Amino acid sequence: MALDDRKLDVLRAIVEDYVATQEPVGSKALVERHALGVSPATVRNDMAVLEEEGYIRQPHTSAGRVPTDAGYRLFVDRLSKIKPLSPAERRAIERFLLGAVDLDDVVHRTVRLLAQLTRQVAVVQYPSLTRSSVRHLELVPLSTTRLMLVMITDTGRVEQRQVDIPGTLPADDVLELRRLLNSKLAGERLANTPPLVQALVDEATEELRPAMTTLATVLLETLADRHDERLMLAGTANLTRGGVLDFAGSLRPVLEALEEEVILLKLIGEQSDSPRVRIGDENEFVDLRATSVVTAGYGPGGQIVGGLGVLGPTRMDYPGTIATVRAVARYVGDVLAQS
Amino acid sequence: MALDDRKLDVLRAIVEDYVATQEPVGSKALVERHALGVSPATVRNDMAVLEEEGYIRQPHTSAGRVPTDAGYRLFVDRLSKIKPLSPAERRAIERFLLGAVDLDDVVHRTVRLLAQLTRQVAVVQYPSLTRSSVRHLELVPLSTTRLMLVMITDTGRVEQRQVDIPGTLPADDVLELRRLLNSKLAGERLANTPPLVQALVDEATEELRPAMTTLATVLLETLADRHDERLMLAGTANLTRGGVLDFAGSLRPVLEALEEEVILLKLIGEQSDSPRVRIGDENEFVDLRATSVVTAGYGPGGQIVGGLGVLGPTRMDYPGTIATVRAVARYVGDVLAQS
DNA sequence: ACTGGCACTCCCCGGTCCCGAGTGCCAAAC
DNA sequence: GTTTGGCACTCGGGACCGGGGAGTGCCAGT
Repeated sequence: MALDDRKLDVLRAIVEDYVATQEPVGSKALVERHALGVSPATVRNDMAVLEEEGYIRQPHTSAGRVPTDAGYRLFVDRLSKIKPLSPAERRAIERFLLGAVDLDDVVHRTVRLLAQLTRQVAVVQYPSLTRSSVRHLELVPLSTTRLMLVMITDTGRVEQRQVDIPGTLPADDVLELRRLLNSKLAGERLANTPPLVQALVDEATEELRPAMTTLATVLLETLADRHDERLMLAGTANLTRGGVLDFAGSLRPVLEALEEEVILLKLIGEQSDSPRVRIGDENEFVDLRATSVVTAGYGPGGQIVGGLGVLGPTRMDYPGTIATVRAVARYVGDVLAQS
Repeated sequence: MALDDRKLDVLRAIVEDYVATQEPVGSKALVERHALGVSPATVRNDMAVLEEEGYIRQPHTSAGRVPTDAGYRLFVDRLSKIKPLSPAERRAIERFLLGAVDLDDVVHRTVRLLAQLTRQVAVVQYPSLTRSSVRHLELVPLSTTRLMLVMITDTGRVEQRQVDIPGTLPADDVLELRRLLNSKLAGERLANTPPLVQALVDEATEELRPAMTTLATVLLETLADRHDERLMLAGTANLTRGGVLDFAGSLRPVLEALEEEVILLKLIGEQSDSPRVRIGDENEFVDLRATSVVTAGYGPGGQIVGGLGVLGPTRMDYPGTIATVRAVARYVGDVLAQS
C-alpha cells in the first residue's frame, strides 16, 4: 500500500514527538499536539499501516508507537527540512573557531563546539596527511648521528620523527639534505611523494646517500602506517543524558566502540561535502547499532581533507544535527583555508 | 580506643574482600575466607569498633560492612604493601612504549596502556612547556608577510604558531631572525625565557625590531595561556564495568568532570615522583567524590615534566593500581630520557 | 577476652492485584 | 470509500504483601 500524504504527516509527527518526549506516542496525544484534522481512530488506522510497512513499531502491545530505523530513514530523506541555523548560532561558531592558534587548537575547539551544539558525542579527524601537501621540511641536528625530521603541511599538521643516521653527518651536509628535500617535495601532495622520495635517494651523492635513504624510509613510514590518521573526541558525557535508557540496556559497547580509533576513522573517513547520516543498524558496527551517526567532510575551499561528525541515540534531532554538522564543517574549512 | 593488630587485620580483610566481590562483607564470610583464628562473634565486636571509629559502615542494618573513605585511606597508608609487578607486566609495558615514534605516540600509547592495565580511566598530561627546554626554533616563510614559528622542545613537544609580520621580510632577514632566536634560546628552559626574549627585542637591529617584537609576543603568549597544558584520556568505557552501580546512581557527573580539562590538569599537575592517592571526598571536586584518583609525575631522569594517573571507583585495587601507575610513570620517563 | 546462642532487623525476591494508556476492530455516519 | 465513536482487550508498571535469609547486637558462659 502506498503511503498517502496524511500517513507521512503522521509518521513525521510521531518522529518529532518521540524525539522530543522520548516516550512512545499514542494516537490521542498525536491529534492533540498536531493539527492533523482527523480523529484518533483514523490516526490509529494510519499507524497500523505504518507499522505494517515497517516504519514504526510498538515496544509492547498497548503502548504508543516508536519509529523504527526505517522510519527515521524515511523521515530524514523525505520529511524533514534542514533547519537553517540561527544567526546567533552562526556567530557563536565563528567566534569560537576564530580564536584558534594552531591546528590542535582548531580541532580541539571544533570537537567541543560540535559536542556542545548538538549535545552529543563529537568526533573530529585531523586533516589526513595523504590529502595534505608538504609546506616545509626541516632537519634539526640532535647529535652527530641523530636528526629530527619535522614536516609541516599546508593543513597545519606538524609531524616529527627522530632519525638515526648511519655514520656522522657534518653540518653542511644537513643543510644540503634539507635543501634537497624541500626543493623536491615542498608543495607536493603527500600522496604523490613516494616516487619523488625514491628519486631523491637515487639522485643523492655518494656521501649523502646513506642519510637520505634513512630519511626516505622514515618519510614513507609516516605516510604508510596508521600514524597518518588522528582524531579527537568530546562530549561522551552526553551519552548519559535522558537516563541510560537511551541505549538498550547499556552504553558500555558504545563507549568501547568510541575508544577504538579504527572504528571512528571508518565512520568519519571518506566523506563527501554534504552530511551523511547512518541510522541504527545501517551502521556496520554492531556495537553502534543503537546509535545514529551524522558525518561530513571538511577542508579548505571544497577540497576534503578530513571528516567530522557526531554520534547519538537513533532518537536524535536529525534536522538540527545535520544543520549543525554541515555548518561546523564549512566553518572549519574556512578557518583552514585562511591559514 | 586504639586499634590493635587484629582489628587492622579485619579492616584489611574487609577492604580486600569488598574490592574483590563488590559486595558488603559479613563476619561469617570473613572468617571463612581469611585465617583470622577467631570466631565470627569476635570479628563482629571488632567490626563494631571499626565502625565507631569511622573506618567501615553498613549500607543498611543487617547487611555486611563496607569500607568508608577513611577506611580505604588507612588501608592505603598502613595496611597494604605495593605489589611488585610481574616480569611479564614489566615486559609488556616496555614493549608497548618502545615502539612509539613521536611524543603524541608516546602519550597515546601510555594512556591506553594505563587504561588497559588498571582497567580504569587513564589520563596523561603532555610534558609541560614551562618545564621543558628549547631544542630548536624554526621559521618557515609562508608568504612575504607571514611566518610560521615552530618550537621544538627537549621533551619532544612541537608547538607551531602563525605570525603576521608588519611589513615584508627578505629571506636573509628570516635566516638572521632564526639564528638570533636559536643562539639566545636554544637549550634554555622555557620558564626562564621571558627575559631572554625581551633581550632579543632590545638588541635587535632597526630592520629586525618589528618582526622580532611580533615573534616575541607570540612566544610569550604560547607560554602564558592555557595552551601550555594538554592532556589525553582513555578508558572511559571502564567506568561502566560492574554495572553502573559503582557510581551512586549515575556516572554522568564523572563523565562531565572528565571533559573538563581544567579539572583533570589540577588533578594530575604538580606531582612528585611517587604516586599520590586521593580517595573519595578527599578530592576537591564534588563530582568526583565517588571516585579515587592515583597520580604520579613523570619525566626524564627524575625531573618531573608532567603528570599521569588513573581514576576509578573508590572501591579499587589500590596496591595494584599504585604499582602500575608508578611503573608506567617510570618507563615513560625512561622513554623520554632516551629521545 | 573470646565464643556460642538467640532474637531482631531489614533487604531482596517473587507473587498478586489493580490501574491506565493505548490498541484493534466493528458498525455507523459522512 | 473514508472517517468516526464505541468498546472490549492487552499488557506494562507500580503498589502491596509476605517469606526467606544474611547479618547484626547483645548477653551469658567459659
